[in-house]
Amino acid sequence: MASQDLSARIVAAALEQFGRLGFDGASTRDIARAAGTAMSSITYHFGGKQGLYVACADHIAEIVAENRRPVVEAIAADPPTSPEAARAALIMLIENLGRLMLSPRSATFAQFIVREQQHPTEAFERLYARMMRPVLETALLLIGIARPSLADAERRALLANAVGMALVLRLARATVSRIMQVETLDEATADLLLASLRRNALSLLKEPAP
Amino acid sequence: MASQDLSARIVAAALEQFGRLGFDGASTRDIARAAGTAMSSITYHFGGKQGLYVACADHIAEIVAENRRPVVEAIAADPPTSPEAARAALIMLIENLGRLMLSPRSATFAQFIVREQQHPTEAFERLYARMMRPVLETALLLIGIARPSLADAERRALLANAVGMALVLRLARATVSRIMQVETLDEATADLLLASLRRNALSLLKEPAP
DNA sequence: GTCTATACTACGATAGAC
DNA sequence: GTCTATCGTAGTATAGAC
Repeated sequence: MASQDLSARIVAAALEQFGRLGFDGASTRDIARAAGTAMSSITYHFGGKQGLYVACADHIAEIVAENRRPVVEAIAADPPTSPEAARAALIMLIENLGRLMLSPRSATFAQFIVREQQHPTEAFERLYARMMRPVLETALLLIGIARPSLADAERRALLANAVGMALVLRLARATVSRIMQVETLDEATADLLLASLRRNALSLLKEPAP
Repeated sequence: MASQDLSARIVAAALEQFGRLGFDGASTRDIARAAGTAMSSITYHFGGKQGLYVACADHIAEIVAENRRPVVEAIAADPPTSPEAARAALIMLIENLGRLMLSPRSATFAQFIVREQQHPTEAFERLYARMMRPVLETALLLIGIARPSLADAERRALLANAVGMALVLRLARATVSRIMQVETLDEATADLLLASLRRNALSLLKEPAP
């Protein structure tokens, strides 16, 4: 078995277990078993449990960055200048985030990232630099165009709130299901939530009537 | 030592460790040590680690419900009927939630609750019934008054988004700090974030200009 | 009602065979 | 590059003293 394949298999298994059980709850033995190898392979390839954890963060960042590359590139290719165009671009970004939060894939990442948000380690630095900062900075520029009357700090806080509207779809998933009166977040409900996300993001991004 | 005191000390210690380390990461030995008792006291009082975990959920629900009792009672005492009054009441609720998310106390709860959101257990049922459902139902009624033109499902989705604007202050704490360009969320920044939360909640709750 | 002592299992790390 | 074997530590649970 080539080394790269085994590394990838170990990271995939580790992501699943770190996400579900947390750093301490996950066991390198179980991860190795799930990857079909011996525990000492983890030591060999990643230096230990901590090294494997950081490798997982890199993997998350890569997948998420990949996921929204089309949207970011579309905006970069045709940078908005009018408030209307900036709003449209921002709503594309937020909807993209919302879709990710609703997809099963983000379930694996959520717990991992929330833990890092409360107690950032080296893993958070990597997540932030590779999957957060680029899109946040782009969004901030766009908000400056969409809401020119706001002070800089107010634009930044607005960005945080807007991100929260999307994050809640994953981080408070069980509560959102109850609010929406469904057993699980099926596709029809997801469409409804995304439509609301767009509508509510637009409310935030429009200058209020004078 | 009276039984109640010891139980309370154990729950306090357990909350801290479950919040920081997760269910699997926390150790009953360490929890008992932090509570100044023997590990077997946990078996005696709570039946085991799982029982202690559920007791922690009850404790969280109690503290949070207590925290917002004044606001909920103020609204119940003088139920709004006009859209303006409903908006004011809703903003009180959201600001209350935002303050909780910014307070250090919620750090202990956050990881605990997020874990339950992804994989609900009996603990989530208790959290939902005691600290979420009552306020969510009140909020839904108020949104019906503030945004009469929206369909029911749209009001529900709006509620989810509005809650997300507050939750992000805790759940994406490290990212919010970076967005706000501060090392840690100090009091001045917290005030700024709360002011934005009020302003942005108002944007969501106002009927858009025709 | 609370403690000590103990049984049993699983952890992460590492050394060394292949 | 991957495996097996083993070390020292720490986990939960329980029995029984007080």
